[in-house]
Amino acid sequence: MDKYYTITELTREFGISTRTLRFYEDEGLIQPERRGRTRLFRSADRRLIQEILRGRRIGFTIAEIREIIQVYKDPPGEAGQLRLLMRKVEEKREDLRQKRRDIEETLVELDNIEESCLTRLAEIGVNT
Amino acid sequence: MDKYYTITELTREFGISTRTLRFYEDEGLIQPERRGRTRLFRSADRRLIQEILRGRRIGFTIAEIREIIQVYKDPPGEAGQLRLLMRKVEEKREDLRQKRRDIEETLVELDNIEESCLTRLAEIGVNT
DNA sequence: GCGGATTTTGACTTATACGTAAAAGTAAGT
DNA sequence: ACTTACTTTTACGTATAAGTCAAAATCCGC
Repeated sequence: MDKYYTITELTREFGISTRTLRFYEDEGLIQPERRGRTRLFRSADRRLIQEILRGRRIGFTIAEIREIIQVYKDPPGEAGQLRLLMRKVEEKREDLRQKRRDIEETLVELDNIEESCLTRLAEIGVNT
Repeated sequence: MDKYYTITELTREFGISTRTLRFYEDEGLIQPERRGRTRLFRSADRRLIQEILRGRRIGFTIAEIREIIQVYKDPPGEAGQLRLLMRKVEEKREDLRQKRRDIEETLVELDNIEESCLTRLAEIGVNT
């Protein structure tokens, strides 16, 4: 089978614009096939787009996302490069752990806000 | 006591620029006191800056951060407004939970990358 | 009250991640 | 072949969140 997707199918599925997908191609993040000029997306492209969007959601820049994709496609073979990559990975992880802490704290804050809303609503409700 | 901080003390502590703090003031996020023209930051301002930076790290826009600060300073009293706020809060929470999932997944991915680096390094190490 | 460091203000610039518009090409149905 | 709905390329535009630079004001230590 190996169905392919049109660009709008994917934009609808992921809630993004065609401009965004073309932009990602310009930036070298995806390389859909072509029939004539028209782009044909395979499921591999689709999965890659999912990863790109996940990266975007957690605040990775295009350059960072491209770097990660690069590593998967063509992992470094030389020891120095490998150690450099590991340092970068460790940095990113520390980053993400911080972000996770930030999120936890903010979720607690939002819980508090919601609760005081409920309390306030109850107070008002009593008098109406 | 109620010590105050100069702008550069805070920029050094948080690793941001003076321009950033002035920008946040222009945007109405902080309102440091003044002696003459010089800004005097109290510990309340300092805590607020910490919250702003936390919001920034998890991808909140200035407008969103301002909104949250607003809610703390002047919570809505009317039922409709309260319900609107609760809807927004619920939305943000869903957002943050998604982000947390994204982070978990990415952390696993980074773990995998690190491991394959180690494996590769070990392979190389054997032959050197 | 002087000098050097710091701070302020204002205007202009920058990077990122797309948006938008225009003009032309393509595919599928009738 | 014609319409209708997509799609492509090119080029310029935009919002956000600051950075940069310069000139003037202000502060602190002596």
